Amino acid sequence: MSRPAAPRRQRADATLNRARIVAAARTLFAERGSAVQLPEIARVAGVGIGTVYRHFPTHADLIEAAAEQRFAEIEDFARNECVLHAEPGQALARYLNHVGEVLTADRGLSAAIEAARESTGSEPRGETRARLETVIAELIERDRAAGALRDDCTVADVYLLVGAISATIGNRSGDWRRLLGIMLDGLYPRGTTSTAP
Amino acid sequence: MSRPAAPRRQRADATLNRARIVAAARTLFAERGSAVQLPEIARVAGVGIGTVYRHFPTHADLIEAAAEQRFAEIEDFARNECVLHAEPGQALARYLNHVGEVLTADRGLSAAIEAARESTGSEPRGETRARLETVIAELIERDRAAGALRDDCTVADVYLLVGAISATIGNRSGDWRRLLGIMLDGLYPRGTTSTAP
DNA sequence: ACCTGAACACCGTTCAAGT
DNA sequence: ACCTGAACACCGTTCAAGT
Repeated sequence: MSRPAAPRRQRADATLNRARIVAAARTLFAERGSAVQLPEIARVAGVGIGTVYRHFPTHADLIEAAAEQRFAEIEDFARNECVLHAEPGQALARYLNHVGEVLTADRGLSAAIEAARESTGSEPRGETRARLETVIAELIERDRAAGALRDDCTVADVYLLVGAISATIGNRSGDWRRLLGIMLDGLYPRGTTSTAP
Repeated sequence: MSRPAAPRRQRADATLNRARIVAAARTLFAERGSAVQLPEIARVAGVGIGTVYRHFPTHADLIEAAAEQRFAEIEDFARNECVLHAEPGQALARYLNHVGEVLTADRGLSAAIEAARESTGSEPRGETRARLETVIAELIERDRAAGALRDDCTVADVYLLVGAISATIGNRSGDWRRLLGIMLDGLYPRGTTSTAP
C-alpha cells in the first residue's frame, strides 16, 4: 500500500514489520487517541519495542505514518465530492464539513494535524500533503470564482480553521458544527451557507 | 488575595505554603506552559513535593488555582473596558481580542481554559467563573441590542471561540488574529468589525 | 495538622546480544 | 540488516516517619 517502490531496498521481514506497526497504530490511535503507549502498539503489532523505534525514531513519525492514509482519503474526497459534486460555491464548505466528520471518527488524527502544522516550512517532505494542498487551493479558487467565498481566503486560512475544528473535537464538549457554522458565515459573505444535513 | 476568608481555618504555615506554591506555579506555567514538572514547582516554591500534593491532589487543581487570578483580571477588563469604554456594538469583539492577548502572554492559561471546559456542568464550584459568565452574557446582550451581533449568539458560543483561539495560540504557527477576524465576521453580520489596532 | 523526601510504579528510550 | 527485550533514566505519586 504505502511506498510501492521504496528507493532503498528493505529486507522482506522489515517491510512486513513496518506495515504491521502502522496497522496497529492506526486502529489504536483511531480508537483511543495518539497517547497510546508504544509498548502496547508493539505488542499488538507482534514485534519488539526496539523494532518500533528502528522504524519510527520519534513518536511524531509514527503518528504521521498512521495518518497518511487518512490524508489520502481526504484528498480523494476533495477531488471527487467537493470539486465535482458539490453545489456551486460550496466546495470548501463541504470539504471542511467532511474533515470534521473524519476527525470525529478518528481520534488520533488531531495530533497528526497539529504535528503537521508545526513542521510546516522546515521539511519539504510529505508528497501526500503537497497534493492535498493543491486540491485545497483549487477548492478556494472555485468558490471564489463563483462569487461566494471572500476574496482574501488562503490555504493557510483553511489550515487555521481545520486546526480550530480539530482542537474543538479533541477537547470534548463544545460542538464543532456550531463553530464551523460561525466560521463559514465569516468566510462566505453572501450567507448562502447551508450546513444543515 | 485568594480566599480572603477561608471556611476552614488553616495553620499559618499551611496557608503560606499554599500561596508560595501558587506563586511558583503561576510564573512557571506562564513562561513554559502547564507541562512543567511538579518537582520543579516544589523546589522553586521551597516546599517538599508531598506538600504540593496535599494542597493540590490533581494536576488540574493546581492549574486552576494558578489561573484563577487571570480569570479575575479578565473579568475586570470585561466590566471596565468592554462594558463601559468599548465602541457601541463592539463589546464582545473587544473582549475576545483581549483574551487572545492574555493567552499569548501566559502560556499556561490555555490548559486552564481547556480544563474548565471539561468540568463544565459536573461541579458547580468556581465563583470566579460564574461571575465571568455573567459579564459575558452582558456583553452579548449589549452588542445584540445595538443590532450588531447575530441574534443566536450564546455564552457557550463564546467559550467555543475562546477554545479555538486558545488552541491556535497553543500550537504555535498560525496567527490567532486572523482566525478571530474570520470568526468575528461570522458573528457580526453588518461587517462593522474593525479589529485593527 | 501539616511537612518531608525516600520509595514505588510506570513509561519512554537505548543498546548489547542474537539471528 | 534487522530484531529483541532486558536495562536505564525519568517523572509522577504515595506514605511512613517526623515536627
